[in-house]
Amino acid sequence: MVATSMDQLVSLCKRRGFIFQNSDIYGGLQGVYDYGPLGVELKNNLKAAWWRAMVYERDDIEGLDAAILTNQKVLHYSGHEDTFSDPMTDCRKCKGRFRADHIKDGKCPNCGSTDLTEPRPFNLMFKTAIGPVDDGSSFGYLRPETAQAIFTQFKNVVDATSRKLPFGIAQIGKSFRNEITPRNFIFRVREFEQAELEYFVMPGEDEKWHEIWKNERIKWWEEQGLKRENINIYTTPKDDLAHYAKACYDIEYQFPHGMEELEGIANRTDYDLGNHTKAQDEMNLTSHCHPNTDSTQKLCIMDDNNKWVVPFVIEPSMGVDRGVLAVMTEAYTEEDLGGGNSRIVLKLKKHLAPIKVAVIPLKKNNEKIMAKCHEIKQSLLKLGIGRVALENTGNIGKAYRRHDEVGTPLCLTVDFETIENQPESVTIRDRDTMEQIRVNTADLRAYLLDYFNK
RNA sequence: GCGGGUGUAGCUCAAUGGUAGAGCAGAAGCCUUCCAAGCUUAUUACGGGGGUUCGAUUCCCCUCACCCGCUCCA
Repeated sequence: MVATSMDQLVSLCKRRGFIFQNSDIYGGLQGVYDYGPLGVELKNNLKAAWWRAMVYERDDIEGLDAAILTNQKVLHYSGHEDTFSDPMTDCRKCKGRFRADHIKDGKCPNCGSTDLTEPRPFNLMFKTAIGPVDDGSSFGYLRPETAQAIFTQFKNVVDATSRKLPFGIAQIGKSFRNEITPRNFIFRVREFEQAELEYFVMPGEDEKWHEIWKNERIKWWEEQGLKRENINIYTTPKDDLAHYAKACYDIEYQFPHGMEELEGIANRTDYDLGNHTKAQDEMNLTSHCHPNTDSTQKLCIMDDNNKWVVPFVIEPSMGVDRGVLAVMTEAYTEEDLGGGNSRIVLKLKKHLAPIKVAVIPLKKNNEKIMAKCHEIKQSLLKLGIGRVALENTGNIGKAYRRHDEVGTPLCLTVDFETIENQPESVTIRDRDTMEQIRVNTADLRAYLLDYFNK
């Protein structure tokens, strides 16, 4: 049984230290969450898996870590200042809310009433004063997506790396959107993390690469543990596309609250580089771009025929927090063990598990066993597999259940045989099967390295 | 932001216009204990602010957060 309610997950997340509400002791802050000791491990592991797949296991993608604070001009020329603030109008009769530009003839699209409020702007970008004087004359934005810095740094990256098309730039980082209604735990929040790839291709090859990346990304999500039957590919209708996109696939996942977007894979064409480049007239742009009088760089690259070209871009963009929610949803399992016993198991893929190994004493008031536990744990800390915990709850069954619940793949137990018999050995219990094997402590490090690197 | 609902220990849930109670979890301890055993001990709560009242966790107002709808697209 997969997690059916968001409440189960929220409860587990708080109880075991995955995710807390931000500013909790002061009543919280709407749409903002903090990752606790186990949550930070899980999220880091997910990001590392993405970076590995994008940057380390390919030879056509460079990394970038750009700033969050962004020059107003970037978001001006990107089109966000115009399109990321939607004037909204309320209908006093049916209580509906609509984008002001969707209202025709001053009538409510829902009930036809003319009793409407004045349009109010809802700017989705956070503005902040920069410099010592807050008089409104000097401000920047917190970036609403990580993508823009990839476009504005495009030429610098090309010059520094001598890249040819096709190639990509990958980035993981925080983005901020002043959402009207944050909702559904960490699904829609105001501060969130994105992992975005901008993959630059020759114009004309964009549709081919759009398909390739769609399939790559589905494969990757399956490697993170999501079952294909819980994933849906949604093709955005033309009239519903974001301002920058020519076509878009959404990878949707069956979250507790419904089938919703986990990652968007957009064909952004030459819209972004075209908007940010200088000398737009020379660029043969296919997109309808805003005239740019401020940019200082030509954002183009030399093709095989020594001609300058503005590449098209394919953008797989995932919500990291949504990814955490998805893998937890998928992993959450309640198992009936018979005899009125049940357990909660977080069946995370081992590379995502926050704690890799728990070292457990069969009996915690036995000095020899405890000393051996500490010794073994200490010897594993620098193995490079991740977190190794000493669990001395005192009851072996409880210790196993605790670690089932947070997804620890292996529990390593020191028992009386360990301290009395030679060669010295411990038991290793598998989270999913609950089966145990006995391993000599001399072979332990090799065994674990092999297990976690497989 | 609008409409509706909710807010009591870490979690689940009680009771009450007059000093808040349980189960589970967590902490310390006992026990040769491999899948939530038992016992002992200590600890922990009325989201925040203002009112009405002799007295408010309970009634009223404001605020904050969460849940459901409108909206949102990482």
